[in-house]
Amino acid sequence: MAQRQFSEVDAVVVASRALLAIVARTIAPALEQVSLQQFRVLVLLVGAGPDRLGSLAARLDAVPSTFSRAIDRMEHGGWVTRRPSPDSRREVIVETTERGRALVQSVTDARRRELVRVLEGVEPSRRQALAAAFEEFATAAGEPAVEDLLPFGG
Amino acid sequence: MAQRQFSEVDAVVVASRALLAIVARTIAPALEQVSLQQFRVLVLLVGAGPDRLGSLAARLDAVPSTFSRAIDRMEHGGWVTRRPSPDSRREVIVETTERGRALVQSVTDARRRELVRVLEGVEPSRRQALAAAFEEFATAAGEPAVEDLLPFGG
DNA sequence: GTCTACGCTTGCAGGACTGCACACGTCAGC
DNA sequence: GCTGACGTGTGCAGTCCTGCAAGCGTAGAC
Repeated sequence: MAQRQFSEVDAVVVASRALLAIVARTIAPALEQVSLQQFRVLVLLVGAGPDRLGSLAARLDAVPSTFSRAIDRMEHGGWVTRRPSPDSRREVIVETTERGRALVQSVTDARRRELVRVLEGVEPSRRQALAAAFEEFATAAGEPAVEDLLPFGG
Repeated sequence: MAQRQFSEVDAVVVASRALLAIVARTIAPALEQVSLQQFRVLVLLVGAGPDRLGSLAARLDAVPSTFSRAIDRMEHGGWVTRRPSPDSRREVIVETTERGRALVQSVTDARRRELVRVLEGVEPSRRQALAAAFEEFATAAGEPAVEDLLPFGG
């Protein structure tokens, strides 16, 4: 069977579980402040900069009317702001506040700290080989679309 | 800085993004049938077998009253069933239906297929080394608690 | 046998998200 | 300038989730 040729997949599955746990643990504190959907919006905005409301909605696979109200809530919470577009008076640009940026950054930082902690548990002489292997894997997997990462908030 | 000692962490960060994308893509179809919270329940039940309603609620960090109604919805959807406990007549055991099990399995299978596909893109002579590196990482990260994996449905 | 604690369910209340239909102002083609 | 399409916001309706309070039957201690 094809499966038999790739017994290596087991190791990847186990490692992916470990990584997923780290991702989950590090995002948990942020989810006490915003919902997962709201965090997704922040990830998108921090990663790609301000964007039109409708365009954001499309990238998040949401209906504009739904999304407009989601932005209402986020604006009210101080995570994002609306401002008129310089291009067209009917467009609205959404951008993160400093607070929103800080929240995403805190998750990124925590994730990085956790990974450093794990690498500290790896024999120093092996770290280089380990990094090389992860790089190869990432290359083979290809660059993930930002949208692919969104369900879980990147 | 401590960061400097672990430039290897960058490779892991990139790889973790790739893995996260795979996890997200493969869970997406299931989320068209059940909510993320409901999927979490199924993951727990499939992974650890039937359990008391209150015990499940505690593991999912939910209030029993809330959870009882969540089970109502899942039972109505045919994903789980309730049955009386043999130990105590006031306890209720929740277990997955075949349908629930199949849903979780379909996600697991899809994830595995995706990983196989990625490994096919890795040079065959390097697969062994890659698996070894992933194993070392997983060992250093430690066995994740099932609960850690739940936010994203394991 | 009584009395308390436990396990689950239901009533109540509210927030977040979903989509559909519709209204309003704006832009662009004619 | 008129007209139709576009971008956004609002009304309405519904699901899922949240917690707190109260009720009911059961189990276990006394």
